[in-house]
This record gives sequence, structure tokens and C-alpha cells, in this order.
Amino acid sequence: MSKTLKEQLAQTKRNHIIEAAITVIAAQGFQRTTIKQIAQEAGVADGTIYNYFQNKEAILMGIMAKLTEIEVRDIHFAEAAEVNFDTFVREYIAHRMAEVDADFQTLKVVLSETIVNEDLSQRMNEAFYEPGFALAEQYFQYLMANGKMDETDATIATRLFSAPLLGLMFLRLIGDKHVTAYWDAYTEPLIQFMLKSYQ
Amino acid sequence: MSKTLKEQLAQTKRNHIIEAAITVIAAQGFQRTTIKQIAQEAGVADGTIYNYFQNKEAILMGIMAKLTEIEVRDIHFAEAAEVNFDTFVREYIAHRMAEVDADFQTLKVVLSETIVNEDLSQRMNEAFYEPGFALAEQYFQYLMANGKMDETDATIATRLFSAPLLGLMFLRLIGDKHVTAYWDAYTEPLIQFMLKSYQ
Amino acid sequence: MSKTLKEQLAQTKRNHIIEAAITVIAAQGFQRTTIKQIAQEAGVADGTIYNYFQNKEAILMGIMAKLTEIEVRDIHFAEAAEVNFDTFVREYIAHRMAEVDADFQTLKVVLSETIVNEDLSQRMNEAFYEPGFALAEQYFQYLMANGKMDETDATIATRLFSAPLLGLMFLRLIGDKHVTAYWDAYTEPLIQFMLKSYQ
Amino acid sequence: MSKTLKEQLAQTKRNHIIEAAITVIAAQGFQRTTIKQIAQEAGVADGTIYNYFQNKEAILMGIMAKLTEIEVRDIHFAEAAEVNFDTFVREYIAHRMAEVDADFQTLKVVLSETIVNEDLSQRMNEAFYEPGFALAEQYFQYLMANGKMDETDATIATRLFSAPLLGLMFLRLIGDKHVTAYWDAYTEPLIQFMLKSYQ
DNA sequence: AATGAATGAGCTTTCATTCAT
DNA sequence: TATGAATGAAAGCTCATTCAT
Repeated sequence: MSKTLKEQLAQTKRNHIIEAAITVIAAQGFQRTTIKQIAQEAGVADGTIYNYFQNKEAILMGIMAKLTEIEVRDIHFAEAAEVNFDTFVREYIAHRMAEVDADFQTLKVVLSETIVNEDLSQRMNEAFYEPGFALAEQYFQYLMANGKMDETDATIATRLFSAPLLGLMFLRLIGDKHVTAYWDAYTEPLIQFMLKSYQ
Repeated sequence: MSKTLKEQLAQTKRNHIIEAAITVIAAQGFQRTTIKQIAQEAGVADGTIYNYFQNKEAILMGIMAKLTEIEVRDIHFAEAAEVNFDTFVREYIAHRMAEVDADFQTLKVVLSETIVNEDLSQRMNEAFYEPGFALAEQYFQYLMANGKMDETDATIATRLFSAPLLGLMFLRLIGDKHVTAYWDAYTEPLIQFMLKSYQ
Repeated sequence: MSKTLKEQLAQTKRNHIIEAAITVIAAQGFQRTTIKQIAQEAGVADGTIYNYFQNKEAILMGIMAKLTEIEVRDIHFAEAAEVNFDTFVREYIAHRMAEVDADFQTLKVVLSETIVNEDLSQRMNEAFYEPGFALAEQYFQYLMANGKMDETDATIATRLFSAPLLGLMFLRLIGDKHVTAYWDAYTEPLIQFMLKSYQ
Repeated sequence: MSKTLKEQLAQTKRNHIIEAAITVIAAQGFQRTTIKQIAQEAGVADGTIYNYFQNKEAILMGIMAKLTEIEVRDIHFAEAAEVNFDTFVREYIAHRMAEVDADFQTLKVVLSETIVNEDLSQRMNEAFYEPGFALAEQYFQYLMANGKMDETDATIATRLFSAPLLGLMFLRLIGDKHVTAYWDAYTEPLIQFMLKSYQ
């Protein structure tokens, strides 16, 4: 039991450092952020970081792992959504919008680095986007097979389906003031926009 | 006019260095790229870079300036497009898609840094996005005033209008293989998608 | 006598740590070896080491002390060898060769540091070599006084006498494969070599 | 021609850094020596070192390369020594003794590290000792074949032949005061000692 | 007495920038 | 103007040592 306790304490500290890292990295990017800054934000010594992470890169991986966990939850949601298309769209958008809002800093850290880091990009695609797309693709193919949707390239349809939401997220990423300040206000208009497109 | 000639030569060299910088920065990001790498790509000595740019940051600004020029061209196009909405959408999407394709590396360099650099983000918004949005906003308000569009928050409508295209661009930024490989194939589906939304 | 028992337990643990230290230091050198490695080899925590040694340097001193004990035994042997010169040489070589073999790792640890550490070198000379040489010198002077050996610089003669064996040991130190693998096979040839020299 | 000049300047500077490195490393060992110390001794900035050596290890390799050059000269000498055995021994010892004296600091640097560094040990054996031994072995086998020497294990004979000199060198390495101060005085006694052994 | 997480000084190395040529 | 060697600040990381438990 005491071993478990120790492990829990270690896990807590690890999470604490990850949170601190997200805060400072989100503000200035991974490369610009120093271990010293992360340590200061976390309130520990530089060396302590290395008791929990093998190197600086591993901190980024730890942050990415957080996102992957979220994605897993997400897929479960989506699988449960065996409903009509309108409901699916509505639920999907609302859910994702809330999620982006809740984990915005984490997303910012990972995505900004993904653009610039081939290796990380590969990993993210495999762990994050492709599973998501595969799910949506399945859904589209089901709709097409049942004549509920025009026959078309499902791969393209999938990307196009997620594009409007990603576009809004992108605007927030690059610091658009209105999108940032009124994120929630975009949910309903986006849903309406999507529904019209798939009428 | 030898002074002008000299200036022209200098401008040419400056552009040459900027092109070299775009190539290497697009591949690995601004922070990871060294002056030495840029100099090698440009075929000049490290020190020569500093005859044309005050410091490393100034190279980034030079790259950004290129984008702004493109945007200026763009706005002129848009102003000319005093046509019906369907034509506007079709032209707008086709034009932008081509543009993203043509200047993708430049976009990648600037956007990846924009996410992570508060200062640059500010500049980009002022010089790039806001003028673009202002134009579109004007257009929407004109449509609304003429009853050709539902009354709604024009600011939101503007962002929403550009979101799908930005979403596709984002997918390309983060290295989605299909979007990257078949960029052109997305133009027509995106147009159809947009037109349905605004029927 | 519980105090003595406690002391004995402490002494045992100290020796245990020293043995562990010799093993890892012999393999990679003192500087390259970390306290953590020694602790792991000894099966204790890092901090425990500091209950038995003031600092890392003190471990080295502890290892050196082991060698000094061996030397003390050795001198006793030598004093007992009040025999003719041939027997002395034969016994001396055989004894030392066996000793080097038995404590090779310990020797390696101490000697490699001795070369590089002025302070340690001083100590080793005073505690180890000089007493040994003094003994041999005495022996040579006795021989010379009795006409059993040419008059010559006894200091030089002493160093020269120990040189062949030290040379072999050195070859083993630097990792010569043959000397390392067939150490015992060198004993008799070395004895013959020495005897011929002093005929 | 100017390119050659530049290369020569670079080579000179490289040698200058190597000399500085030998000085400080000989005094305190490779591991204990910092780049800062070497740079200070050489009168350059820390970073300058890295214009001439890839990393700290490469400095050691540079020092080792110096020794190998010496060895090459040495082998040429030895090959030339197609003389009778007495002369060979006399020349060999005198030559080697002078050499050890001339390059003692360099030897100290390399040998102390060789003891402790498996990788370097391998290299030194291949590049330095084994060629030397092979030469001597050839010589012994020639003598044996001509009945000028007892049949015996030539490998052992070779090591034994070099042992007395290595032993003296070892005494100097570990800082024996008499050997250090009167090195030259050992040459003639060592020659006499060797000649008697091979009578 | 034993533990091992925390510490932070100090290491190697990188790289933007300068400046003598 | 172009060069590229020299610079040294600052980064990531290691590890001897301490100390609360």
C-alpha cells in the first residue's frame, strides 16, 4: 500500500510539473521555454524536473499523452452516438467546442510544436487525427451505403467535415481576439452552418 | 542612378536570403534553424546575413512582409469581386486555395511562429487577418442590409465563413498526408460545401 | 559489548560498500562512477553511503587503506625472507604476482587515480611504495656490504629490481589481452629473467 | 595557396589547443579537466575549442594521435636496427627512455585514461602496443630460429622484454620522486640489467 | 540507521552576433 | 561588401550531497 502511495505522490508531482510546463510553453512555445522557467513555474529546482522526465522532449510527450487520453474519451462518446445525422452533428460540434475550450492551452502547446516538428507530427497523426478520421469515415460510409448521403470521396468528406471547427480553433490559436473572447458564441452558429451544408 | 542599381542588387540579395530562410525554416521551424543553416542554403557567409538583416528576428519579419504583399494583392481581387454571392464564394475559395498552395512554405513559417510569438501574433492580426476580415464583414453587412442574408452577428459570420478553408490549411500545416498530397482535389468539394451552407 | 557488536556491523557494511565500489570503479574509473551506481551495486540507498563515508573521495581512501593492509602483510613476509638471494627473488616474484592477481581490481582503482591525483599520489608513495622500497634498499645494501652485489646506487637498483614486475602489472592495467588472460604463465619466465640479471 | 595557408593556421591553432590540453590534463586527469580550463590555458574562449574539436573526447583523440605519430617514427627506427642483439637492446632502451622523457606529459594523459576507458584502451592496443609487440615478436622469432635464443613462448618473451622499461615509466607515472628527478640516470643501469638477462 | 526526493552548482555544448581581414 | 573565426551568454543536463521522513 505504501508503494502505491509513493507512486501516487510521484504521479501527482509529475502532473504538477506538466501543468506548469503547459502554462509557460503555451505562452511562448516549446523551444523558447527553458527548463529553468518550467521549474520556477512548478516551484521546484531544475534538477527535480529530471526525476520525473528523462529530458525536455519527454515533457512534451507527457503533455501529448494528456491529449491522447482526452481523445480516447472522445471516441467513446462518438461511438455511443448511434443516432440520426442532425443529432450527431449537433452533439459532435458542441462536444468538440467545449473540449477545445477546456484544453485550449494543452492543444496550443502540442499543435504549435506539431507544425514544426516532423517527428511529433508523425506521432500526433497516428495517435490522434487518424483514429478520429477513421471513425468519421466509417460514419460517412455508412450514410452513403444507406443512400443518406451522396456518394463521394469519403476521405475528402471527412477532412471537410472537421475543417470548419478546426478553422475556428486555428483562429483561436493564432490569437484572433473575437474568437478567443467569445468562443462559446460560435457553437450554435457553427452547428447551423454545418447542418445547412448537409441538408 | 547607380545608387538605385545598388539598392536593387541589395534588394535581390535580401530576397535571395529570405527564400533560403523560408526553405530551411519551413522544414524545421524558426527556433531550430540556425543562421549558419540559412547562410549555407543561401550560399553566403554567416556574417553576410547581418549586412541585410539586423538580427535573426528581422529575417522572420522579412518573411512576414512577403505575406503582407500577397494579402494586398488579394484584397484588390476581392474588391473587384462585386458580383453575386455564389460567384464571390466560388472565386474566393478557388483563389485562396491556389494561394495557400503557392505560398505554403511561407505560410508555414509565419503561422507556426505566430501561434507561439505574442508579438508576431499582434502584428499579423493587424496587418493580415483584420484587414481581410474587415473586407468580408463589409460584404456580409451589405448582403444583410439588402436582405440577401439573415441578420446575425457579422463578426461571427465572417470568421465562420473563412473557417472551413482555414481548417483545411491547418490540416496541411500539421502534415495530414491526404490533404497535403491532394490539395487541389479539395477545392471543388469545399466550394460545394460552402455554397450549400449559404443557400 | 553491544557497542563493539554495533561497530563490527558497521565495519562489515563499510567493507561491503567498499567491495561494491571497487567492482564498479574498476570497470569505468573513479570519476565516471556515480554514488548511485555504487549504492545500487551495494544494494543500499544513495544516502546510506554517507553514513559510512564522509564523501566520495573518502570511499577511495577506504579502498586505498585496503591496499595498505595488504602491503603490511607483505612486508612481514619480506622480513622473514632472510634467505639467499635466489630464494628471495623467487619468493618475492611469486608472492607479488599472486598478490597482483588476487587484488587486481583494487590495484586498478587505486593506481589509475594515483596517476591523476597529486594528493593521492603523495599519500600512496608515503604509505605504500616508499616503505617497500626502503625494505628492498636495505636488502641491497646488506648484499653490497657483504660483497654479494656490485656497489652501485642502491636507490636505482631498488627501482630497477621492481620494474619488470611493475611493467607486467602495467600491461595488465592497460588491458593487454595476453597478459590479462595468462597472468600465471608469466611468473616462471619472470623469475628466470630476474635470476639471470642478478647472476 | 591561400587555402593552404588557412589550413596551416588552423592546424597550428589545433596543435596549440592540444598542447594546452596536455598541460592541464596531465596535471589532474581528463575527467577532472574542464573545457574552460583548457580554453584558459590556450588563451581562447570556450566556444573556440569547438571550432577545432567536435567534443571533449575528440581532444583526447587528438592527443592520442600525437603518440601514434611518435610510434610510427619509432617503428622505423626499430626496423632499421638490423644489428646484433646487444646493440639492439642498447639502442632500443636508450631510444625509448629518451622518448618517454620527451613526451612524458602526453604519455601520462593518454595512459591514465587508457586504464579507465575500455574504448580508448581498445584503440590504444590496436594502434600502439600491438604493432610494437608484433615487431619485437618478429625479432625474437628470428633470433630463436637462428638458435641465438632459447625456444620459448615469443608472446611472453615480448612482454617480458618491454616490462622493465614500462615498469620504470610506471614509477614515473605514479609520481615516484627519484625516478622523476633522475630519469636519465636510469638508462645505463637498465641497459646493463637487460643485457645480463639476455646473455 | 536507512531512505531517496530535492537541490543547485557546475559541466559540456550551441549559436547569435561581432569584427579584423 | 563579404568573410568566417572568435566570442561568451545561456541552454540542457548530471550528480554529489543533504535532510525530512
